[in-house]
Amino acid sequence: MRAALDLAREVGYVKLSIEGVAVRAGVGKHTVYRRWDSKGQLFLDSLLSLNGPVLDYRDTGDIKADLRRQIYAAVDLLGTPPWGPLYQALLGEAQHDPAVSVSLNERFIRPQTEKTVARLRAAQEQGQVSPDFDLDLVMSILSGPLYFQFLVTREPITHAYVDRVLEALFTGLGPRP
Amino acid sequence: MRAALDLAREVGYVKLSIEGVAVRAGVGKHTVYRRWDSKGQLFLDSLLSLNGPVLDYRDTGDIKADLRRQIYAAVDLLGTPPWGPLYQALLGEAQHDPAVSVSLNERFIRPQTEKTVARLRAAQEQGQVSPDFDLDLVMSILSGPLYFQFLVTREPITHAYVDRVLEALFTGLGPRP
DNA sequence: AGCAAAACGACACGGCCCGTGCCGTGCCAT
DNA sequence: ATGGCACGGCACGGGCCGTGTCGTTTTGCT
Repeated sequence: MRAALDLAREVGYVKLSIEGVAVRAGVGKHTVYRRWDSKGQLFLDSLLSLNGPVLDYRDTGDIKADLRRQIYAAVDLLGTPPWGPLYQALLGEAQHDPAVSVSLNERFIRPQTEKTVARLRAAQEQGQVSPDFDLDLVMSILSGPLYFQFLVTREPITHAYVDRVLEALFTGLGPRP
Repeated sequence: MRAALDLAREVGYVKLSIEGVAVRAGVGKHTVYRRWDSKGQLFLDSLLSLNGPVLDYRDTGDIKADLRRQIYAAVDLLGTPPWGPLYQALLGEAQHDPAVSVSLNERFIRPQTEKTVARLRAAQEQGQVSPDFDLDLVMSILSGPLYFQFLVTREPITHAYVDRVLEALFTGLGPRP
């Protein structure tokens, strides 16, 4: 996995090959194939083996501040080479390989979502969030624009952008009374 | 391009090869390489050559209804085989090939965004949308959750989901007064 | 301590596709 | 009539895939 990450950083995910990983690791190809059945799975495991411990949400009592803090951390991580491009490549691979997509969801996306929803639920119970909102939906509206910018438009994600998403979500779009 | 689309539907984008396209089209490989420098570019042109005419927004005076109508159409198109998987493959390729990403943005994403923003601007001038909102941001908050669901969680996108996103966006998350 | 099974590194193989040469042909504009 | 040019066809070296076969090392069990 270390060889895979090193090579991915050096030549990019596209040119990453299982053969290359085996050579770099000083290992037979069989040994790689015995554990992973595709380059995508190998890369997924390699990436998730780092930054693995999902950051816990603080609960300072201010849901907006806590969300902002957490999203800042994620955005900063993606802005720190080489994590942005590597995570992007992983999501790209997930579009082609359903097995990678499923694993990524189960092992990373879903746990992250659940942590966020848990924090939101606490806020909801404190009255900071309207009780009739589906918190999974709120999660999507938070993550969605960031992923959209990250994967589709590819503009850099700034703290200011995060602030504006949060602001819009908590304010609503309709005309101010 | 027709050969590329046919093959993509038959064997999937991953197994699509320029060589295969050339054979299917009854054409020399050079003839393909003369026009496209990568499988991704070829596929992009092939896909965009269909469904090309961007649907125009209606302006019935009700911004929420118009948005809903438009998003329904897009979601329904993605739900009609084989467009969903093909568009997904294109977005996956865009994660690996910057040239594809740039072309996709310039030729599809940006025009779509501009149409939506134009419609939103009209609504803003009519007082249906708060004047201090950045309309590009609104666009992101609309598209983001849908793309997130489409690319990341891969759950089917229902009309009900669209409604909930719209509702949340226009209502705001905070406690009801 | 001893032994069998499993995993290992190394090497070789056929197969697919890449991207690029090099033919000879037919069409077109000069 | 002639030159240029895009074409279809074919062949090539090269990279990587996934698998098979060696002989060796490590592991787990008794």
